[in-house]
Amino acid sequence: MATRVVDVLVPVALDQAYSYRVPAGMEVGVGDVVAVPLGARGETAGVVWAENPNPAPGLHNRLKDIAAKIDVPSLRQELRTFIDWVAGYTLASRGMVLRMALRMGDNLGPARERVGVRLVGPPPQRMTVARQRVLRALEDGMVRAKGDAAREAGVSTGVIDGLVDEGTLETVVLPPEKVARPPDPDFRKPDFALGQLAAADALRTTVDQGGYTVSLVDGVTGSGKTEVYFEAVAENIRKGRQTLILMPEIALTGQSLDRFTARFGTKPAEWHSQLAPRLRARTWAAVAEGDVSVVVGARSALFLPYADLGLIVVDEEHEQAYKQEDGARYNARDMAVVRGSIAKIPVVLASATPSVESEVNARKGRYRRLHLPERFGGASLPHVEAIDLTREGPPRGRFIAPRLAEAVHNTLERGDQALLFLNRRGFAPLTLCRACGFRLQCPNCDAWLVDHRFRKRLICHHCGYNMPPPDACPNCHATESFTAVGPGVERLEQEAADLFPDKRILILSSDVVESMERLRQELDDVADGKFDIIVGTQLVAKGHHFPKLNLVGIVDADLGLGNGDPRASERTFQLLHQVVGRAGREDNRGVGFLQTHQPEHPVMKALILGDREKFYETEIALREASGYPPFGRLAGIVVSADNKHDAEGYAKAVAKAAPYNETVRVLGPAEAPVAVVRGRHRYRLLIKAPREFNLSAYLRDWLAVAPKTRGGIKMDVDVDPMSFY
DNA sequence: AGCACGCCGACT
DNA sequence: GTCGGCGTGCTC
Repeated sequence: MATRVVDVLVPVALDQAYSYRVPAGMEVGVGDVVAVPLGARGETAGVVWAENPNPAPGLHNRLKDIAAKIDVPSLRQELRTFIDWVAGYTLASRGMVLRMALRMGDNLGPARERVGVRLVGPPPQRMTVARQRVLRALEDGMVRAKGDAAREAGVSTGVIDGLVDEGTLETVVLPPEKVARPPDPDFRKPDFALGQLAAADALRTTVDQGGYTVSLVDGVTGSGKTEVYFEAVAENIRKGRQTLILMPEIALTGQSLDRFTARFGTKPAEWHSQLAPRLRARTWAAVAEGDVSVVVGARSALFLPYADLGLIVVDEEHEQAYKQEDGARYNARDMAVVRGSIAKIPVVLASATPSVESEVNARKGRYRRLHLPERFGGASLPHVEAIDLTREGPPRGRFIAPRLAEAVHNTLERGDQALLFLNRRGFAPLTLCRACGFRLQCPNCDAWLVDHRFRKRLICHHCGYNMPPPDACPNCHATESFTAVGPGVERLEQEAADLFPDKRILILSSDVVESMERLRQELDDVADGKFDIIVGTQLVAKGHHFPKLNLVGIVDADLGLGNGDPRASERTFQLLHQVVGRAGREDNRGVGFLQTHQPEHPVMKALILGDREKFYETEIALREASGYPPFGRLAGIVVSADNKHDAEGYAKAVAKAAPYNETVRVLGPAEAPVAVVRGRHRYRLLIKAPREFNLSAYLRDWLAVAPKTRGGIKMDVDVDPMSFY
């Protein structure tokens, strides 16, 4: 009888599944996780991808046996199809996409036993104070985990071990700790206003009926978006199916988990990059076993092996953070829709400022829009005014215009809080020598060094290079000649302190944050009114609710516009809308100021008039006219090498190999906007194609005939790029 | 992605 | 004379 052969996909950078013999007596099927020998690395966990009834003849003498079947639930058809689809679309190898689904660390397999202790025997021969405390803590005779017992008694686990040896305590094997308790869909039902009720009902029905649909829950900050989509989650819990709630990574540190707990009575399972390896493994297994009902996670949670996924929610769907830029490049929001379609389940996208893509899909009826018009509790969006920096700007070297300073003053007088927003970390983006004009630059990148006075370093934001501020100019050796050009939040804080010397000011920026706990504490302090002025980067844009905050000043509204990025307007609008929306959520006193050089810009006009629709109309018309997404498709190719000549030469050779197609335009190669990063010279190609065009297939054909990379040349392909630097 | 194999500079 | 740098190529 011929040996059975199966194709096994391994989580390495390979697009092909490799064939292995199934040893006699081993029972494996498609989707099973198996250990297979792979080259020099030895046994590797892979997944049986297909039966292979007639393996290529030349392969026969190379075929190896599957080493073992690994005892975890097999990957379901739905996930395997999804992995193939993502690889095909993004041009990442299937192995690397599989790797994301197998990201459970090395702790694959059953959870380690937990040891519990219980008081059983007589007191120990030698009694000590510590032992006394343990006996007292355990006198009820109940079983406690060893660590818990030590903590309750205020002793180290060594004392517990000693008492076990004495026979005073007995060890008990505890069942593995649950990753998450089952949430209660009816724990605390919300009070909905009329507009919310309709949307909540619609979502409940959608989930109840099941099947693939996409709903766009569209409502401004404070309109109760979260509570509304929680009703979809509740319905899915009632059906006994699993839910994935995707969030941008940073949002997972905010109040969102607390809101889940308030609604469902227990914390959800979490999935993000910070998860401890052990917990990561346990969560992976629990998700696969169906022991977890709801996962709240960052984009990588999309690749978990759900036992029975019934609903995907993508919160803040417009967030750029959903685009993974390193390794496999994918947009988790788009791939969530794909997984929903493959799994035949509802997908819910939520945003106050939907992406132009989703907005167009809703307008064309491809997505169902559920609009939440009112702010919860009737509060309206703040009044927004422009401060025209060409006419009423601040004095030289200052960044807060007189009118904004006055408004801040009045707000503080009333006992309210003010937020000064500047999306730029550090003290100043550029430091130059007054004597000779020399600019402090990163030695590895085509970028200036950013002055971070708080950390007393000059830092490159591209590669992380940093150095102490030099005593003298490296060029002309002048001393005391450096001058800071332009503002960062640290400089803004200094100016605020000068203007309001007796006020309590908090600076919130990712590089000033000491720890997540500290950040949470500071955000709570702001909410409690312990600060008057908050100076912050986009860290303050999300999550937290500050009741006393009634004024938001955008110090440089133009930052991020006009850098040749086709999504610059959209992103600026979304960010500023979100930040301005932080003002006056409790009562109607909120006001926002936009310091801008271009008050007539469509983004500014839309914010000032509070006319979101107007913004989308203008932006959609622009995209349509220029064939940009979602009316056309884009891909980017970045070629990099350790010298400019190689990068340029190879990029030109790649461009030359592009298959002819009259509907496709290949732009470039051109030197990338940031021409050197980490010492690597970069050239970019941009590919534009019609909306219905199969861009992935075109790129695959192209790369197959393009010259092979060699000698330190790297090529990165990015389908649907979000960043263009 | 790893890991080994292979060919050119500073050390016992 | 070797140890070791990382460029290139392979993994059923």
